[in-house]
Amino acid sequence: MKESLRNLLQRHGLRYSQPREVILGYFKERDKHESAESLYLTLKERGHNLSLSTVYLNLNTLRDAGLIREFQGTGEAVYDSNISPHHHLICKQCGSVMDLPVVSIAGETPKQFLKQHAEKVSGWQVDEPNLDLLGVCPNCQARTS
Amino acid sequence: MKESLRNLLQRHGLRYSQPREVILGYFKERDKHESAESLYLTLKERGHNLSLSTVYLNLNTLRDAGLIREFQGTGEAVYDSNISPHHHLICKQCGSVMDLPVVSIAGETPKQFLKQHAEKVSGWQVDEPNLDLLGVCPNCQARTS
DNA sequence: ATCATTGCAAACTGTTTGCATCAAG
DNA sequence: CTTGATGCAAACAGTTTGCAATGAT
Repeated sequence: MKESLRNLLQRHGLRYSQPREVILGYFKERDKHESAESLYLTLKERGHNLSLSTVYLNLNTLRDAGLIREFQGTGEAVYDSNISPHHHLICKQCGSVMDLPVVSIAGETPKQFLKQHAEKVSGWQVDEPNLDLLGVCPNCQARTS
Repeated sequence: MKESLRNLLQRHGLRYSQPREVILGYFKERDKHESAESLYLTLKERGHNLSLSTVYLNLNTLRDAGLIREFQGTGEAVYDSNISPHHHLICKQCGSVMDLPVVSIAGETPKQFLKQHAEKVSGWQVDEPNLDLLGVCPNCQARTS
């Protein structure tokens, strides 16, 4: 049986609340990519009138708890229910997002390679590199030509 | 002899103006990394009272003309007088930026590898990946511990 | 004389915050 | 009962824009 959202929240040190249940429930339905604004609107359509600031607040909270992942879309932050490692393809024109499995070069992920190389060379302490890619999706390619 | 800034601007299809001369001249002194705000303040200290919006406007203009490069710093756009390919290390704590020569894995740059791989796999048209890295510079590492 | 650039203030976008009210533990 | 979450409006940062005045060609 599925773990209740209440429990899932609890396990991550978060209180239950109705907005939290709605938001987390939405992300858990399947893989989702939503900005604060788009999520706010989607939930409103479903009859959940959360305030926009509540949406922002909870996206941060869920992200901090590790329940969703944040990445930079075109101008706005986007939240992803898929928290396992993968890259994003982000369409410059329509903003749509596609997941891309992690790539390896010579048996190593570019992320690890870059991070290690940079740390060795520079003396900096380097974060996990972000390897999301901007581009144009097939739809927009067709529409443009 | 050095090409005049007036000429350099002209060659790139840009009109001459005093703000443009001051800004481009500043970047040409040596490698610089400046945000709009920091550039505005630096120039003010030197006695050049450009308006902030003029600085914004011209940074965009010079970037569009290919005379400087733009990348995303911590929250704000940063402009780089070094337009040849290289990576950036960006300090999360103090915002300082260090240049990093282009890295190769198995004889290929990760940029090219990633772009090609993504295009093959996805059918998207993919931009040149951005491989700038966030981290903590040695200074801030020392100060923090 | 024409057309781009400047400076200023106002607008805008995405996001955060202060605060009184309300709900969870 | 105590603490944290909500909703609203106001604040905020970075950037862009409208427009009248000015400057470059």
